[in-house]
Amino acid sequence: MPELPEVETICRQLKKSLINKTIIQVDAPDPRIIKNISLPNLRKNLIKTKVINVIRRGKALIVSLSNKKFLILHLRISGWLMLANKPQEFMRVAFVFDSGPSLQFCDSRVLGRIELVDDFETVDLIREMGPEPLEISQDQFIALFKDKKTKIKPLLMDQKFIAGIGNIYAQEALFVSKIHPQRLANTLSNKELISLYQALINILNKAIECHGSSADTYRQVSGENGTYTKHHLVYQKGGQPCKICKTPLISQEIAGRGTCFCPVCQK
DNA sequence: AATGGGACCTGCGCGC
DNA sequence: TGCGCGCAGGTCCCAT
Repeated sequence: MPELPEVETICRQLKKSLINKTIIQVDAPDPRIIKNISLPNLRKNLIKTKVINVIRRGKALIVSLSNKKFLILHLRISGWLMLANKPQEFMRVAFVFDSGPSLQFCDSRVLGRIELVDDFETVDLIREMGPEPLEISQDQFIALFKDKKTKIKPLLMDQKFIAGIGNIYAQEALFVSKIHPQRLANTLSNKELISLYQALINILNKAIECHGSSADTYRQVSGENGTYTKHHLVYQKGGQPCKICKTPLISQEIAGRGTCFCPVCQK
């Protein structure tokens, strides 16, 4: 799934390629992912505008444009972005520039979304987002958990609590910090929270270095896979032996999401 | 405040 | 070989 490291990878690659390019055409063989605006209106707004910058907030990409508007791209579950000349499989919408390859929004399940907004900071998705895990201190991280009585795993995946963490990195971080995914957040000791913070930071940074995890449809804008997948310790490994104690990992649904963990190491 | 369920979607793997 | 079924999950929305 495209989570913080995957979206960060895409963001860095788009920054390198798209800044100062002018959009000259918008193709939309499947415009269902365009959400708050009609296709003709989107075209009218985008054509002849220049890309000023590309930033990431949580799992969202924000493209700022010379007409003072912002394109918000969200890949959800099955979306990916490609820079290519020829239309790729599952291409839904493509932005064509005055030079270089097109930016193609591909999405097998059509759950991703494209929006055009005047001010990205007022969009609910962005405005309600919790802090960036790589931008807060250990103390700030610990303070977030005060009075939180919910299960730790869905809490980590709650974008309003902390931004950018999804099903892969929540499971990986809980394994590394030896915390059972069903633990209630307010029962975690300071020591455990420190361990969780360190695990998250290390895992997210390492995953960014690896250009993300290509567990499902995600790939880099070049089409290459992210290689963090081979560092996964628990994600989608139910039944396989724990890397630490060899006990078979448990696969269990928690808050409606598949979750793998070690019943011995994670307390 | 927290939890649960359904909807959105479709490719894919499975069992028969 | 072919078909039908159910799973995968990020976000949103509604109900309890």
